[in-house]
Amino acid sequence: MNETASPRSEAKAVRRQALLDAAAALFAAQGFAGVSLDDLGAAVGVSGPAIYRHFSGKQAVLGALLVGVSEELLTGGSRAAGLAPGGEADDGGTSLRALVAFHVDFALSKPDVIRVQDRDFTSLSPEDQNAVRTLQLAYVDVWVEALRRLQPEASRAELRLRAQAVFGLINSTPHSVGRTRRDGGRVPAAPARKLLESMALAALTAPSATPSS
Amino acid sequence: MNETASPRSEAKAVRRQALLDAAAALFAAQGFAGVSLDDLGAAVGVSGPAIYRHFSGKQAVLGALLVGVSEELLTGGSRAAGLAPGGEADDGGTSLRALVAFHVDFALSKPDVIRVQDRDFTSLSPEDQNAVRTLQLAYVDVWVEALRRLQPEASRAELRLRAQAVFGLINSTPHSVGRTRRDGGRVPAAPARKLLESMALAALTAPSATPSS
DNA sequence: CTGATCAGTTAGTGACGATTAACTGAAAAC
DNA sequence: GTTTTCAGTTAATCGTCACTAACTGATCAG
Repeated sequence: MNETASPRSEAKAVRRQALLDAAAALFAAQGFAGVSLDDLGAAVGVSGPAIYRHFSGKQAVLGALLVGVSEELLTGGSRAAGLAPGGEADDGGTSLRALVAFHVDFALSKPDVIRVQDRDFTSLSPEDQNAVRTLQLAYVDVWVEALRRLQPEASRAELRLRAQAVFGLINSTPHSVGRTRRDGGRVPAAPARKLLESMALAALTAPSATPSS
Repeated sequence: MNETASPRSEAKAVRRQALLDAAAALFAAQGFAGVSLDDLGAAVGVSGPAIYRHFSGKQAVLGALLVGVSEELLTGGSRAAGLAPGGEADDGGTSLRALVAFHVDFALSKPDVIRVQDRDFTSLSPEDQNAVRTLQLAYVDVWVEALRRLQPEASRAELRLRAQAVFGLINSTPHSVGRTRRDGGRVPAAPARKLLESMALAALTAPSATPSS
């Protein structure tokens, strides 16, 4: 189908991606420190130091993983926020709904990476920490700009807090939604999506001061 | 002041508590695996294996810490939910407001422990995992019962998801609220409390199906 | 007083795990 | 066809811990 016309040494790209996928699953399950390079290698059928053919070290695997997600979130979020059909002049509500839908979808489809991102951030190299932090701040800013069109009077700090809190709400999903089929007592993914979107929008537009006592 | 009349070997209780406090701070900052027993000992002024006088091992420190919080949350939450002045027959709204206030307060005053609880849960011994899980389920149930009085038609699974999502919202606080004085660009703790309560209540009472659109 | 108890201390010990070294075999280059 | 190149392999190396052993000094009981 979409062969990128690269030589057969694109098997390397496949291997690399397999390693990143396995890393996401293993790190999510056992934490960065709880996974050995032998474990990671075994998960993709090679064993041990073969990983050094693809990454400069264990930390670099984590770095590639998390910088990757952060970029995905930023570009996806920017696209979603810009999707307002009426151009830049809408009231922000459309952008916000698109952002919420995008983020819920992301969290439901890639729970592992979400988990690793706010669990093992501190295991990144300082450089990667900066890169991820910068991307995350930019992503938050996309949300803040959408929120500002709805609540121009609110401080940026408040809107940032709102965005972060809603990320927490949505990202809590991995803990609560049944990961595979045959779940017990958990809400299946499809209805969960709608419920989470409704909760997120309610939280984003909740009054700043509690109205009635 | 309140000397419990125990012999001077209550210095041991003090040391033990100091170890738990230090463990909360260190584990929150660097993760369970990222903290050595030497680190932990040094943080309270003793060094290394002295910890074995107080705990049977590193894992036991984590266990005591997390089982402790889980109990605190359950008893505190039960008390808050029962505080409805009109007895058991109120509409649930009062209980819910009390629960939200309690949880927000807890998350703002002990962010470290919150962080450790959903980050290093898997480093617990299987027995402690069970203990913590059981306590957490009971705590969720307190919320679910309060919610049921407001939304009797909703399934328990949905209410559980709502409760979990709101925990995520509130617990995201540690990442966003300035930990100490002299914060930069972050919302100070007092206004943050009110805002988080408002957002949490809005999310808890958001409609199940997105209304307009 | 005197002996037990017990919080601490300083040296091991034993695993485990990241990284490196030295090699191998097959595909790609020429 | 020969020679690089390079993904992989197995066998060290080297640090870092959790945990144990052996010992010490103070407090507490009698």
